[in-house]
Amino acid sequence: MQRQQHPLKQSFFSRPATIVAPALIGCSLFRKFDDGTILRGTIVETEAYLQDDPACHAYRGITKRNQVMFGAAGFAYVYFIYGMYFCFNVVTGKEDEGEAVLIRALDFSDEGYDVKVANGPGKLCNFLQIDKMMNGISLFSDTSSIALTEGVARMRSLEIESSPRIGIRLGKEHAWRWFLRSSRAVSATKRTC
DNA sequence: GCTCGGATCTAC
DNA sequence: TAGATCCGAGCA
Repeated sequence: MQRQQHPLKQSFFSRPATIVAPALIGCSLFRKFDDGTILRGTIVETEAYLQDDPACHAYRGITKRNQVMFGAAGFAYVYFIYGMYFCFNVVTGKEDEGEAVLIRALDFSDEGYDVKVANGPGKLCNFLQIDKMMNGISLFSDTSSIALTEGVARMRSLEIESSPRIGIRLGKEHAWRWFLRSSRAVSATKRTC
């Protein structure tokens, strides 16, 4: 039986996104569904988005959609894209600064699922039933339907690789995507530069 | 108001 | 490589 761990503290998230994103690789994500079912997955791929960054939703300042990004760290920023998919982000940094970390892929193979169930931002939201209703929820509380904890095994920094982010037009010069080299759950598209 | 295009994914 | 298919943002 696996012992339930304490969630990551809010102070973990109140650091720059470029620090939090690689630090989240190897951490666990717990999802508690309405029927009480709990799933645990390992974060294997993240991307950092800073306010001073044309690829970031917060680049043009605060709007109704992105206002969660400007709030306190450790809350979920969920948005809808391409008419069909949701993306799940964790707000990072100081309050009033619009930045976040996009969770791109999770590995649920420890729970017996195929690695392909959550190997992409849209797919993981579909698998975990994350939608707009989850926008703004806390991720550092025991009672949340989603919580993040330290990983079961601490990752060696050697196993973490970085690359430019995926699916953006501007800001490609930054290698602000991090992923676990050994994981088969890393999103399939464009693994390298 | 209306238009444009996107931090995606799947199948053709 | 296109198509599905919505909504925020920007501009008029």
